[in-house]
Amino acid sequence: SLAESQLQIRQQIKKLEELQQKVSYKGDPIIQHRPALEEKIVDLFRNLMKRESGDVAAIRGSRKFNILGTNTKVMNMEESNNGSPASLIVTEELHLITFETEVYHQGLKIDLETHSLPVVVISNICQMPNAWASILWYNMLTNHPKNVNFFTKPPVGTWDQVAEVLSWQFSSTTKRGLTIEQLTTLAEKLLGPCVNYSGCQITWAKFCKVLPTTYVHTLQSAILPLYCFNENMAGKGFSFWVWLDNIIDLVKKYILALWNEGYIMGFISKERERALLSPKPPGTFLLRFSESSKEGGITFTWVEKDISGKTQIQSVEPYTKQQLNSMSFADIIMGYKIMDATNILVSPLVYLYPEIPKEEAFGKYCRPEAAPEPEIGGDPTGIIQPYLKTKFICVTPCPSVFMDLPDSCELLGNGFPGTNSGNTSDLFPMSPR
Amino acid sequence: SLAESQLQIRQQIKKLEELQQKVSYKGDPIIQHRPALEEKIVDLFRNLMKRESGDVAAIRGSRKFNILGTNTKVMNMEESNNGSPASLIVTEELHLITFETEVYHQGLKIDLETHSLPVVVISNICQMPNAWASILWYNMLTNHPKNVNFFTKPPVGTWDQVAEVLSWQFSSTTKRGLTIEQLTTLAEKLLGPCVNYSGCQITWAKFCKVLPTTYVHTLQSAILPLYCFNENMAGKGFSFWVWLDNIIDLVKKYILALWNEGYIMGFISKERERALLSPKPPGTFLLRFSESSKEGGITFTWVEKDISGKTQIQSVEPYTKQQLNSMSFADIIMGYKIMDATNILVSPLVYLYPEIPKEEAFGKYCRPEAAPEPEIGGDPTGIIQPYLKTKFICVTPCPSVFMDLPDSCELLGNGFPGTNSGNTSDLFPMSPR
DNA sequence: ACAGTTTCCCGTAAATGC
DNA sequence: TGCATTTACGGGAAACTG
Repeated sequence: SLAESQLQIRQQIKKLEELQQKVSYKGDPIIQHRPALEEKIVDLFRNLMKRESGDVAAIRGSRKFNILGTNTKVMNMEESNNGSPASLIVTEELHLITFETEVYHQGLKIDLETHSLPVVVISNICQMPNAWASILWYNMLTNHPKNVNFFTKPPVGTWDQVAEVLSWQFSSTTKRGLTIEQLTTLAEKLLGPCVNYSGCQITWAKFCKVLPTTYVHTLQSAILPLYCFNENMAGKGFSFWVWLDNIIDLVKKYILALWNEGYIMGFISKERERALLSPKPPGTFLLRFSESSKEGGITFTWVEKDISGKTQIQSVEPYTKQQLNSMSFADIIMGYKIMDATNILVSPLVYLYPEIPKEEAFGKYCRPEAAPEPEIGGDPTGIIQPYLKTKFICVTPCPSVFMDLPDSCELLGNGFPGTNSGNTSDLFPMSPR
Repeated sequence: SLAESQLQIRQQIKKLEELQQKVSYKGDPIIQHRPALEEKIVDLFRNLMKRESGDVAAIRGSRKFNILGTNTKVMNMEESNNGSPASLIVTEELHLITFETEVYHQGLKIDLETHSLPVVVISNICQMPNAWASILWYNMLTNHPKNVNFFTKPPVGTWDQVAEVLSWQFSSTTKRGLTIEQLTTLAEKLLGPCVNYSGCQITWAKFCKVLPTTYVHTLQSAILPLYCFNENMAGKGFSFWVWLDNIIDLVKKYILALWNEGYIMGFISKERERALLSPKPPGTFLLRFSESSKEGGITFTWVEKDISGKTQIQSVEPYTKQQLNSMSFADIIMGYKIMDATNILVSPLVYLYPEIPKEEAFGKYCRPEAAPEPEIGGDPTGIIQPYLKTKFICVTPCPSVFMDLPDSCELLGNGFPGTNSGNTSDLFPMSPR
C-alpha cells in the first residue's frame, strides 16, 4: 500500500507539471516546490526498491542450489503439499523466489513480500530447451501464480493452444510466425493424419518427452499404418520440442534473413512436397527442415526429369549448423552443383517455388566475392603472385541415379553471383560457354 | 625430515616384501606384521600430505585474486623489495604460492614450509599465450626459485637458447621438433638477415611484445632494406610469440598428422620457397604457414608454367582454423581446383615437394566418402529418392592471372579419393574423361 | 552400466577499469 | 578515448551420482 500511494503521489506531481506548463504566474509555488517534491518521493521509492531486491531467496525442492548475487538467502526445504515427492526431472521442478523486506517510514513498519512466477533452475545451457518447454507449458495451461507441483500431473493442451505457442516461438524472435500449412505439418507430426486438428489433445509427454518405439506400439500399434511410425516423433531418441527448438535456433542463427523473406517452406511433408513440385518445371525447388535430425537441419528439394522423361524429386542430405558455420545457406544454394557422368558441373536449382529465379531470391544474401588483396607483408619484389582467393562450393559427386540435365540448367559459371542472373534457359544443354 | 624418515621406512617395508617373496617359513613374522606396518606408515604419510596441501596461499603483488579451493588463505601484499612497483602487465606478474603446515608427531611439533616456482595468474584463457611465454622466458634464463621481479628487467636470451625452447614447444606436444631450416627462418624473422644466428641476442620485447612500426623506425630505420620491415614482426599488431603460439595451436588441433609425417615445411621464406620450387616440375607444391595472420594460417604454394612457358609460383590465401573446422586440410589439398577461363576445373597440385604424389601423402588422411544412407524415417513408399550426399570442395574461381594448365594436371574426378591416385600425367591436358 | 545432472573449461564477446 | 583486464556465458565434454 505504501508503494501504491507513492505511485499516486507521483501521478499527482506529474499533473502539477502539466498544469504548470499550461498556466503559470510569477511566484507560482508549483515552480518553486515541484522539483523538491519530486526528488523526495523518488528517493523514497528508490529506498523501497533497494531493499526489495533479493534479500531472501526461498527455494523449495529436493535439490540444493547455490544462488549467487544476494547477501543472504534462505533455502526453504519444506516438503511440497503433495505427499509423493514424485521425483521430477530437474527441468520440471518449479521454484519460487520470494522477496521479503521491511520498510520503516515515519515510524511505521511495513512488511512487504512478493514472489516470482515459478522458475526452473538449470546448471548448464544444454538444459535450456527442456526448461523453456516447461515454462511454455505452464504459462499455456495455468494462471496459478505459484503452482510448483504443476508437473507432477501436467494437464493436456489442445492443438489450438499449442499451435499458437509454437507460432509465437517464431514470431517473437523473427519477423514471421508459422502459416496454417506449416502448423498442419507439425500437427500431423504430433497427432498423426487427421482431417481437423482443432480441439485435439496434446499431452506433455507427446510435446516434450522422448517417446520410445515400444510406447507407441503399446498405445497405438497396428492402428496406424507404418508410415505413421516414421513420420511422428516416436523412436527417434529426441522429443518433438527439442527437435523444433533446434530448428528455431537454426533459423535464428543461420537463416534468419531467408526465413524473414518467407523463402523457407520448412515444415512440409514429403508427400505434399512431391505434390507441389511435380507439376512445376524442372529446376523448381523448395527449402524444408530435416525431420530426422535432432540438431536441426535444412535441405532443398527440387524436381527434375530423368533420361526417360520421368519426373524425379531429389533432396540433398540436410545441412547442419556445423556446415552452415563455414558457408551460408544462400551461398550453398547459389553454388550447389551436381557433377554428372560426363564430369560437367550443373546446378539443378533454378526457381524457388513457386517461380522465383534463385538469383533474385538469394543473390543479395550471398557473400560478395572478396576483392583481391595481397597479404600484408607479402612479397614486395613482385616476383611472387599475390595469394589466390578461394571459396568453398558444395557439390554432389556422381549421384547414384543417372540423371538428365534439367531443361534450364546452369553450367558452372565464373563464381561471381549476379553474372549468371536472369534467364539461363537460353543455353544449350550441356554446352560449355 | 619427518617425511624423509617416512620414505626410508617405506623403502624398508618394500625390502621386507621382497625378502618375504624370496624366503619364507611357517609363522614368518613378516607375513604377520607387514600389512599392519604398511597401513600405519601410509596413514601417517597421508596425514602429512593432507595438511600440506594449500593451507595457506601467500600471494604478492598489486592485484587481488580469489583463489578457490582452499579453506584458508592469506594474501601477502607486502611490497616487493624493488623500490619501483614497475606496474608490470598481468602476465608478467610472478607470484609464489607458499604452503605452510604444522605436523605434530609423538609430541613433536614440526613446521614445514615450501613454495611453488613463480606462477602467473590469469583470468581468461586468452591470456594463456603471454603467460606461457613468461614461464618459458623465466625457466630459460634463471634457476632462481622465487625471483618474482624477473620481468621488471627481463634478461636477454641467445638465439641458441630460444631456438631450443621453440623446437621443444613442438617436440613436446607433437612427434616432431623444428629443423635447422625452419629455425633459421624463425631467426631471420626475429633478427633480420644474418649469416650465423648463433650467439645473437634476443630481447624479451622482440620475443613477446607488439613492436610498433615507429619503434623499428627509431632503432633500425634506413639501415635495413624495406623488405626487412615486412618480414619481421614490427608493425604487425601482434608479437612473434603470439604468432608462433597460434601456429603451434593450429598444428596440434588441425594438422597434427601431417605435421608428424613431416609434410609441412611450414617456416620458409618466400625467396627460399621460390628457389626450391622453380626447378621442380609444374604441380610440385609445399605447405607453409602464413606470415601475416595472427590467428595461425596455412597455405600451399605450387609451381606452374604460364602460357609463355614462364615459371610461376602461386599460393592460395592461407586457411585459418575457422575454415579447417569444416574441412580438413588434407581434404582441401586433395580437392583443391582452379577454374580456368574455359570453365574447366583442374588441380594444380600434383607432387608434394620434393616429389611425393599427393595421393600418397594425403589420401589416407582424407575423410572417407560416406556410404549412401537414407535418412531414418525417410520415405518408405519409394517414390522419393534418398538424400543425395554432398561435399564441400575448395576452388579458386577465374584467377586474375591467366594460366596454362600444368603439364600434369588433374581434371575434376569423381570425388572419391583413391580412384585418381597414381600417376595422372598420362592424361591429355584439358581432356575430359 | 547407465542416464540424468553437474562441473569443468575453452573461447568469444561484452563489460569494466585505468 | 583506447587499451588492459575481467566477467559473462554459450557450448562441448568429462565427471559425478544415485
